[in-house]
Amino acid sequence: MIDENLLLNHGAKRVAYSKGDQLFREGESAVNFYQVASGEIKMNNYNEDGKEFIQGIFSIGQSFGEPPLLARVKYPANAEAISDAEVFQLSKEQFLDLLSSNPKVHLKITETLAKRLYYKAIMVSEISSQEPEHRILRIIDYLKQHVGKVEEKYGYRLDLTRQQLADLTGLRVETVIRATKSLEKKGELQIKKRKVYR
Amino acid sequence: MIDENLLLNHGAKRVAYSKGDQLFREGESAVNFYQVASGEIKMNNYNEDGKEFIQGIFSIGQSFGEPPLLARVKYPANAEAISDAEVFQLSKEQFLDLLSSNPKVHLKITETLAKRLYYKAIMVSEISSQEPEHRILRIIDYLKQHVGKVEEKYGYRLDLTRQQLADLTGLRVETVIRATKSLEKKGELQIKKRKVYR
DNA sequence: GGCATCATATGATTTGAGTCATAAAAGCGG
DNA sequence: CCGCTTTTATGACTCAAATCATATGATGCC
Repeated sequence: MIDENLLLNHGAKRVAYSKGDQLFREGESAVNFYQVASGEIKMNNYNEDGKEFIQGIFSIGQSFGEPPLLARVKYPANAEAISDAEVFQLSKEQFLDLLSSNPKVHLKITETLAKRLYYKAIMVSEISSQEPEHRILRIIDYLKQHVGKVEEKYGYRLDLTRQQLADLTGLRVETVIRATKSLEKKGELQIKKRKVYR
Repeated sequence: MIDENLLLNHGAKRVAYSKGDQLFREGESAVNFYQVASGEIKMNNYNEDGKEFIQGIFSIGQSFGEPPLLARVKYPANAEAISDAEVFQLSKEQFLDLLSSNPKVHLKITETLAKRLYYKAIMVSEISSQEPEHRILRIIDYLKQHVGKVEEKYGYRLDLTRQQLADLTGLRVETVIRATKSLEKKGELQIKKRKVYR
């Protein structure tokens, strides 16, 4: 998370989106740096037959969309607001300027990328080999670091539909429903009022 | 790729490994930065029942193992020499010092991480979508950027066994054999003398 | 409150990658 | 050149997740 004032001093704009709005699309050139000011943004892909895969969900303070900016490639996924949301937006030039003028920020960004890479590495090996239950537990652990909220009674709470969980793991809804039920029975997961706890 | 002399000036050691040697193991703390001087290094995981998953293969000029250094987490995978190999090795302190004293190198590292993240994002969505043929073509495209060699006649050449391809995609050997045969029939791949061309 | 929409649930069936077994071919060392 | 190991190849069978169908349960809203 980069300090709000620092961003604004470097010319950041605060932009508002409504639920469902797209910020950018897969295949487009990267022109902006984004940091979430409020709400939640997801990045996703759709495969040939329309099935969605959610790359990640970003909430307040988290930045996204830097890799294509730095790697000089097209966006590998779409970005869409999953609630009404506001983001700080910097142009590529402003962003690169910020990096070079502020080594601390640069290091922070590098660390963020490193952390994301670390989790993707874990994800990719889990997804490639494991059974549905492992995949689900893994993605939940991953999300806990990011979008989870702590709740007194049940621990971490995730507001995710089974469909979203399916899209995050590459499984089908029915499979996720059956797997989460099984995990609940085993006591590895708790479900209350459509919320998932762990 | 960071300039060899720059690395040596910052105290890098040149270390030799024999085929099969392990450089570090999953779960260990990250203490070094590595850049391949010669040969090839792979990073891999083994799941509960011993099945291997190859995270990546790194050859001359490529660095690896930075994410845990920067994200302050344990290694998510093992590193093993798949041929006799030499690496430049910097301690964590030397590496961080190099980053802060040399913004250009820092930016280069950031770009490398961004690039790897970009490919992992693509990989993870492809892998989750299941079809073996897609997974194979994707990993081949990915490797072309890295370990592929251009050959006059047939384009890019990859020296990979079907088993390695299986470990890179999370599939089984038999599945890879059948899928590559099918791809060859469709003309999307060429196989000559156990080498894969695209 | 009643209707429409979205989410969860569950059974029946299909399908394709995994598994197992076995064989042939290619590469390799002495 | 000859065994030995590794890699590729193939057929038969299994099984679990995808698919299909359909129902029930929440939630929101006019």
